[in-house]
Formats: sequence, C-alpha cells, structure tokens
Amino acid sequence: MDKPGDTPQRVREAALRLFAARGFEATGIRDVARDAGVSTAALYHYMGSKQDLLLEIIRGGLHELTAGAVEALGDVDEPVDRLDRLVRAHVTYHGRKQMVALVSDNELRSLDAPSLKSVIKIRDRYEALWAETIAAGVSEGDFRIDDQKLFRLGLMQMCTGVAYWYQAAGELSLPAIAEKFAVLALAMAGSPRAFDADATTPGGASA
Amino acid sequence: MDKPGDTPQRVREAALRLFAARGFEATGIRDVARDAGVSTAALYHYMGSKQDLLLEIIRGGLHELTAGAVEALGDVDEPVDRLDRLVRAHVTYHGRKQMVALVSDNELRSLDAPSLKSVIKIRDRYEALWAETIAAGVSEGDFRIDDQKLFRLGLMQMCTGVAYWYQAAGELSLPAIAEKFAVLALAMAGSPRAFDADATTPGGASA
Amino acid sequence: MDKPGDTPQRVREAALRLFAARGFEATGIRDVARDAGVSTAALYHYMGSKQDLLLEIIRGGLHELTAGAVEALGDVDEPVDRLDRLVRAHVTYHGRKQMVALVSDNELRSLDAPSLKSVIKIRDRYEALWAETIAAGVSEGDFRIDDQKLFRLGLMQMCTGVAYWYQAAGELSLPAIAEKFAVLALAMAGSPRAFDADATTPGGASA
Amino acid sequence: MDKPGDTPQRVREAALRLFAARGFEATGIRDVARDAGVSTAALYHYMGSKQDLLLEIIRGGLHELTAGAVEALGDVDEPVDRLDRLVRAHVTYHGRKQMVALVSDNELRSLDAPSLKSVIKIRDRYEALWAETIAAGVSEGDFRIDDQKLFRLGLMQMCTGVAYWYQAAGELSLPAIAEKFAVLALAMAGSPRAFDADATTPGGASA
DNA sequence: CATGAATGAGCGTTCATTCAT
DNA sequence: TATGAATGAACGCTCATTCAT
Repeated sequence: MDKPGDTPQRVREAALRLFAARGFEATGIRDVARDAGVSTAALYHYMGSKQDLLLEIIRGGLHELTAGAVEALGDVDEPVDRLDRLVRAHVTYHGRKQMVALVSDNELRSLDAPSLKSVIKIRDRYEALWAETIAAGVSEGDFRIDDQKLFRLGLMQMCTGVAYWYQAAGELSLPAIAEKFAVLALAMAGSPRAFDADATTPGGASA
Repeated sequence: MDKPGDTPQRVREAALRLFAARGFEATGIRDVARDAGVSTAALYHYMGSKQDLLLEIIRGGLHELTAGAVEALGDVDEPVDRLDRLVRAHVTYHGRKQMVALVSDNELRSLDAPSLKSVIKIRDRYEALWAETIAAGVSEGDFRIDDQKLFRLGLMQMCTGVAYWYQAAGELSLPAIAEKFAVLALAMAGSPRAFDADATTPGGASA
Repeated sequence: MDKPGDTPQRVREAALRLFAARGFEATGIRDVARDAGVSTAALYHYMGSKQDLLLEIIRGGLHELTAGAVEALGDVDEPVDRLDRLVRAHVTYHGRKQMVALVSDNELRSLDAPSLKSVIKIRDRYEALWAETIAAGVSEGDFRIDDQKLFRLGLMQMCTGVAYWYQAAGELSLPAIAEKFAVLALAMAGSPRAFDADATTPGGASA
Repeated sequence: MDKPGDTPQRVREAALRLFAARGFEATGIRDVARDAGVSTAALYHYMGSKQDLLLEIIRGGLHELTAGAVEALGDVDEPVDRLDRLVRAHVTYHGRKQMVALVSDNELRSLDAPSLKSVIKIRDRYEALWAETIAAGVSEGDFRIDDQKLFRLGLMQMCTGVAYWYQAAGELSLPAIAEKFAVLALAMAGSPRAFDADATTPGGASA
C-alpha cells in the first residue's frame, strides 16, 4: 500500500513515459523532473543517474517479461502448447506494458557496456525459452521448421511489433490479438493445429 | 566510377553510419564531420540542417524500397507469387541497405511534423502494395488469413527485423535468408505452397 | 542595503554596461557572463534569453522615465512650468541613467516584434505627456509653435542627446545642464519667459 | 554614365540598406551578398572587409555632409543666415540621405580605432562650422546663447533626429521641414528674427 | 575576372550533474 | 530530507574570411 504519489515512483513513471515517447537521448533530465513534479535536484536525491533510470526500466521489464513467460508455460509439456503460450504471453506483455517494451527494444544502445551486458544476459535467458520450445517441437515432429534460429528471430520480432501499434482503444482486444498471433505462429511452424477450428482456446485471460 | 573522395557523399555516408549505430539524437554534428573528415563548417556548406540529413536518408531509403518492390513485382499476377516477391525484396533490401533501414525504422520520431508527414505518405504507398496483395490473395482463395491488417503488420515487422541481426559475414547468404522468410510468409498465409518441395524457386535474383 | 554581490543583479548590471558600450548585437553572452563573474550556464539560471535581458532593461528604463516625468509634473498646471519640468526630468534621467537611456534608444531594433510592440506602447504613453503639454501651451497662448509634432520630436531628440555626451566628471552638473536645456526649450517654444533673468529657478531638485 | 547594375555599386547599396535597417553587427556579409545578387566570394573580390564597407559609407557620408554645408554657406557672412543655412542643409541631408545618416550616427562604435579616429577628424571639421558660426553670432550680438557648446550639441542632435522619423511620403516636404527647424534654431538662439513673418525665406532650394 | 570549397572561432543555449545549505 | 545555485562541456549552427582554380 505505498502512497500512490510517492516521489520515486512518480519519477520512474515520468521517465518511462518520456523515454517511450521521445527516446532516451531526446529526453532531458529536466523534462523528467518537470513531468514528475519535482526539482532536478530532488530527482537526483532519490535516484541515480539518467542511465540508472533507463537500466531500471529495462531490467524490470525483461524480468517481468521472463517471469510472465515462465508462469504462462507452467508445467505444460507439449511444444505446440508451449509455443502458443509463449506467443500469447509475449504479445500480451507488449500490449499491456507497451511503454516498457518500447524502451527495452529501442534504447538498449543507450546503455553503457556493463549495463548492456547484464541486460543481454537476461534477454538471452528469455530467448532460450523460445529456442528450447522450438527445438523440442522440431525434434518431436510437431513443427516443420527449416531454420530454427531464423524462425525464432522472425517470430519474436513479429510479436514484439505489437508494442508499436497496439492501442487499448482499438478494435481488437489484447487477448484477441494474442490469439491471432498464436495462430500465425503455429502456421509458420507448420503445425497442423494452426488452421483447426478448435485452435482458439480463449484462455488468454489477462486484462 | 564515382570519385571515392567527394565530400558531400562522404558526409552522407558518415551520417548514415552514425545515425544507424548510435541513433540520430545521440549523434553530434561534430561526430559526423569528424567521421567524414571535414570541418563542421564545411559540412554546412553541403547540407542543410542535421534534420535534412536525416530526412534525406529516410526518404531516399523509402523510395528505393518502394521502387525495389515495384520492380520485383513486375507484371506478376498471382498473389502467392506477389507476396513471395514482396517478402524477398523487403528482406533483401533490409539486409543490403541495413543502415538505411535501421535509421528509417528507428529515427522517424526525430523528424519534425511536416517531414514526418511526407515520409509517412511514402510509407503508406509502400504498405499499400502489401495490403493489396494480401487482399487479392484472400479474395482469390489463395490465402487463409483471419485478420488482414494484423497479418500484414506481423509479417512486415518480421521481415523488417532482418535489418537488426543480418550480418554479411554470417552463415546464410541474403538470398537464402530471403527465401526462408518467403516460405515462412506463405506458411503464415496458409498457402499450400509453403511446404512444397519445389517451393524453393531459387530465382531470388537480386544482388 | 542590498547585498552588493547578489548574482542576478550583477548579471543585469554587466549586461547593461556592455549593451551600452558595444551594442546588443556586438555583445556576446559570454562577455556578459565574464563581466558578471559567473559561468554562462549560471547566467541562464537567472535569466531567460539574451533578448529577455534587453527587454528587461528597456522596459524598466521606460517605466522609470515615465514615472519620473509624472512625479516631476506633480499637480503643476501651467504649460510653461510643465514643459520646464518635463525637460529637466528627461535630461536628468538621460544623464543619471545614461546607459539605460542609450540602450533604450539604440537597441530597440534588436527586440522581437511582440516585445517591441509592448515597449512602444510604454513609449507612446510617455510621449503623450509631452504632446499634451505642448498642445495645452499652444491653446492657452503660452507657446508660439508652428508644428507641434515636429516641435516635440525636435525637442525630445535634443534632450535625449544628453545621454550621448554627458559625463559626470564634466564641467557642468546635471541640474545645471537640465536647466540650460529647459531654457532652450522655452525659447524654442517662443515663451517670453525663456530669456528672463529669473528663469533660472534652481529647483531642479533631483539628485 | 556608369552602368547602373555594376557590381561594386550594388554591393555598396545593399550594405547601406542593410546596415541602416538592421545595424552593422546584425548584418551578415552573406546578407549583403545575397541582397546585392553576388556570391560572398565575389563580394570580397570587389571590396575589402565588412569594416571597409562601413568605413566607406560613413566617410562618404560625412564628406558629402560637410561639402553640402560649405556649399550652403557660400560666402554668406551674417551669422543668422549662416546658422539658418547650416540647419537647412543638415536637415535636408539627413532626410535625403537618410540611410547614410543613420549608419553614420549609429554604427560609429563598430569602427576599429584608427578608422574611428579618421572619421572623427572629419566630423570635427564639420562641427567646427557650427561652432564658429555660433561663436560669431554671439560675439556680434545676434544670438543670446548661454552655453555655446551645449547649444550646439542640442541643436545638432535635434536636426540629426530627422533621419529617424522622416518619411518621403509624409505630410511635410523636406524643404518645409528644414525651414521649420531653421525657425526653431533661431528661436533657440534668441534671434529676434525667429518669429518674424518674413523669416520664411523659401530658398531652401534642395531637391 | 570570378567562384565553389573550406575553415577556425564563436554564436546563444542546453546538457547531466554536483554541492552547500 | 530537499533544493536553489552553479558548472564544464557540449549542443546545432553561423560568422567573416581565404584560397585554389
């Protein structure tokens, strides 16, 4: 029950908003302070550097993304189901935490080398979930995939794209979008289930 | 036989290199000048503003991308073939003109309003090529696509992603990558040809 | 008892000194900062833009000039006396606030359009004091003036000129100069009092 | 009959126009070149530095002003007539050569020390004409002037002011203005002729 | 005679950050 | 805990001027 208006939180939110909208480099520390309603000095009192703010956002995002994926996978074994869930979780996250996703995608290059390295380690762990799932599906004969790495890169990029165009006020709900992407993913993977009528298990759930 | 050392060209190339590597905002005009081997003042002898340099890159890129797609389509009629060619052309372009593609994708937000508008007009024309092809394929029964716009967004994003990871020195040649993406695209579209043995018409052609 | 070293004051004084000596355009912001003993960045901590600094000086000056004139006029009714006081106040001000007067006179053209407009409004109000006094003197038969506007322009210009050559260390005191100009003014106006022996009421008052 | 469009002339005219309108410091050499329709390099081919352009304008102006005064004085002896003619010539010049007059008045401070010195020498010669005339009028009993130097400064400043507000399209013709100023001058000087009906000898002549 | 190319220095302004209080 | 004051460095850009051709 932290007071909703507590300063550090407001700063983080302002930074997120601005980094997402204008990019990290184009955002001044003064902009963040103004947007958060504090002085720049106060801002430095609560947080570290501008870089720290960015790193915090990106790491938090990747951790949340990974945790969400792990949770979505649960103890499901079937590769087809696992891929289905990975896609849905990824898409859902990129819609719900749109700004974090945008920042994580676009502003990596603004991290200094050590930070970048630590972030990439997290991302690699996340991508491994996909790689393992894909490999399992291929070796079990569920998928017909020519080049696994290329497949993964293409699929993930496709799903990530949601963050760029999703609008909460748009025609499609996020679960609906997630499902459609799941179908596309299975089709790409050559899974016969892709175009089955019952492919649509509407368990997308989330808000 | 362009003289390798003519200054304006060197400036444009330096700007492209740096904008792609660090982003527009993170690149200083002095960085560009240094990289091009001229003084900052000389740089302004040839170009307008930093923004102009960016606009030039992006517009040039989008025009070339569009022209390439139109040429690739030629007078081909079959939607399946047309989509195949769009994908190959797009992927090829994003590999060959990697830096231009990255800048065009990432730095749009640094354009001022009028420039952005003019650029979006070009991009819309390009996207229309995809939209029309997809619509034709659906109405002719070649594709099994649920949501055309969402399909297009996902597919284009997937193909665009090549610019982020392609390396000329990598294992796969660009035509090989283009072909694999074409296969993925047709699979996504539910085209029966996707997994045919002879789907791989190696006429990817382009350089 | 203002602390002599407070920064914003020092900045304003330095700007005034330099704008008066070299002109607004010829004065660099670094010159002002150096002269005020602060960094250029600190300078921007206190002020807006270079233009703002100029506007502040000019507006302040015109306000003070007007207030001085109004005070000098008091509730005096006789046009001859009123003109006498206007001239003395004007001359005195242009000697005492020499630099402000020079800047106000010479640097108006460096103001942007809206600022200029606001300044001219103040100046018009000041000039109206003169115009009304002259008109009253003419209609009451105290003055013999052919063309009132031309008379006013000439007279004011003459009095303003003091700012260009007055030196505190010169032979004549400022009140003495003011009185001599008052005599010239009345002579110009055709007032019989101009060359009266007792015209020299040394009540110039001001410091 | 010099070709009206010859380059050096066009450059001088452009410089005059811009120096008068914006001031010397605010005028770029590129502005002058553009306005004259030549390249900056061509400009330097024909003329010296920006300073030289200014010096040329000011010296030319002062020479012309002096020559005009000398001519106006002719072999007239009476101090009253001489002052009358000085005023008329001065006013006329400041109306007819308005831009040169403005530049000569306002931009002196932009001259380097040697140039300024040479210019002041010319100006001193011109002012001597006034000083001698005034002194003669006083010693011959034609004028009632308390402080000669102060009188001269005030009177000249008044007459110079014409350059700031005169408009060829205005209500009064330049000779008419010159005459009215001559009347004011004589009134200031305490000459009985000032308010005579026949004071208006319309021989102001000038174009 | 004429000009495109080029520059070192400087412009007004903003940057992320620190620190005394 | 919180902030006004302050800064060195850099920003994008323009300056008056030169010079090879």
